[in-house]
Amino acid sequence: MAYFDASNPSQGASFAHSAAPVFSSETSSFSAFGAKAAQYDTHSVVYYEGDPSKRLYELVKGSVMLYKLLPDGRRQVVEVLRPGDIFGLAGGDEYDCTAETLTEAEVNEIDLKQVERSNELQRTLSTCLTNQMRVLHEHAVLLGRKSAVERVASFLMHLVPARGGIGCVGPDNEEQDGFDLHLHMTRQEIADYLGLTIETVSRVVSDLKRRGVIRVDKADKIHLNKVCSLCQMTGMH
Amino acid sequence: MAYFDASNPSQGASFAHSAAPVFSSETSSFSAFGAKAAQYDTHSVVYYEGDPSKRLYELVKGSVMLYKLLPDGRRQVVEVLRPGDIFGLAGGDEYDCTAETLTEAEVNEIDLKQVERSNELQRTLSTCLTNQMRVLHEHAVLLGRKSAVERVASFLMHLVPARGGIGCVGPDNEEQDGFDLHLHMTRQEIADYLGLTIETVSRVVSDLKRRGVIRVDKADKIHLNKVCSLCQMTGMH
DNA sequence: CGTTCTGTTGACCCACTTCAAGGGTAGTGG
DNA sequence: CCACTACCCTTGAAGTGGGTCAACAGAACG
Repeated sequence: MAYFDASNPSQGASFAHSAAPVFSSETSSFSAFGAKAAQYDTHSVVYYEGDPSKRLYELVKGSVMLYKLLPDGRRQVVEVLRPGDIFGLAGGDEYDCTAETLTEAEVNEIDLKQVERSNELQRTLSTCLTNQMRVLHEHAVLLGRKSAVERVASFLMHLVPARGGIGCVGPDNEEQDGFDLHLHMTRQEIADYLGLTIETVSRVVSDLKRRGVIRVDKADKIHLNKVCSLCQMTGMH
Repeated sequence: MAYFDASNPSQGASFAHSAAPVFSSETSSFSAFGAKAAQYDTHSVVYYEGDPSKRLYELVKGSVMLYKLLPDGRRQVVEVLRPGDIFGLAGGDEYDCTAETLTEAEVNEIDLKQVERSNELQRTLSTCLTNQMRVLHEHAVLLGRKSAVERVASFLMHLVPARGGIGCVGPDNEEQDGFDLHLHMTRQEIADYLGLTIETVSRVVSDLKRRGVIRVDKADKIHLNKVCSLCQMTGMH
């Protein structure tokens, strides 16, 4: 079950090497507050669950996941972040999750004390947290109530902009409702995000392929042949 | 599977009757901002998923759950709120969940426009949201990675104050580590919170009883015989 | 051209769901 | 006070979706 027998998360999974970030100078909603911009390599850890929380982070470019580990090594990826998302808030003095990059990533880092002071930051914070909450609510439905196929379909649909949501406009063009997407995640990471095993994810993907819903160019390069029919499989229609 | 075949959430489950709230005049962190205090009966709906979001709510007394429904009637309870928690933030113009009381409840209601203006409210908001996020993260682990026994054990442990967390102090008294608790939830509600069926919840509870870990006085009145041994069953030790 | 890592596929198994029946308990009304 | 009803909960028997175990295929890399 456990894909590695980690007993001490801080010593870390072999797939995640803590790279020393390289600082750059991009702009964002943090930059006016003396935030430092930092670059991270793929699969490097920004912080570990249990580390003392000192900084707040804003993802500027790339992709970051937050995950928690159970003592026996079971892992749950609780969030997959996109540019604009904020992470590192714990509500205590320790981070409640490990933050690890999925791609090369650019991150703005700001001292928590700075955040305390600024009204403007508090404001962006609460809107940002509200959005993340809504995503977490929907993910709870996925984890608690959806079948394996529905989970994978929902996962793929989330990667298609402006489709599958409440205000879904339908296909631009009836006859060619396709979409290309790049996953940036291994099967293991997808499985840990969807509450499944790597084998089940692989099987579902193969099944979708067999049924002509998707085309798999490379393991992480997938073409959706018909977005609408995939959307029908999410359990939400 | 579906315990009722709701197709339109707004027309509503038979177990939830929208009661007109009775207003009172309690105090809270909202009261300085012209918030109205309202009383709700047990199992009454504060708002439905999809309703236009106009107000923000603060739970003062009692218990409220937030849930989402899939079109075929599957339900996932995404949060169980306690006094002090804030709800009603959607990050859009519609509520993303239905809010329903589990007990008689007292709620402070405040206009969203008010919240926009006040820096102080924004501040309490972001700390409150941060705490709820941490709870949601942990619940994602439960839904995605824990067995039925671990889920029920975790659920019960969350109802024991100051135990089972990171800073768990252990039993006050080695030899009598018991605790009485009142659930305020039906088996169906617990099942929908834990991502299980009502039968599985019932079976697990019976099993814990048989093993002498708990004593069931009434369906919703449970005595934990040994908190520590229950804690060992949460998957987190 | 081996080595290593990731992904795929098959066979089997089991934890949980589904289906079905029955028991408890609270509320209601005669 | 008891019968009737309506939930809610429990328990059993059977079915199944996804997990586990194991073998292998493909790509990446030195």
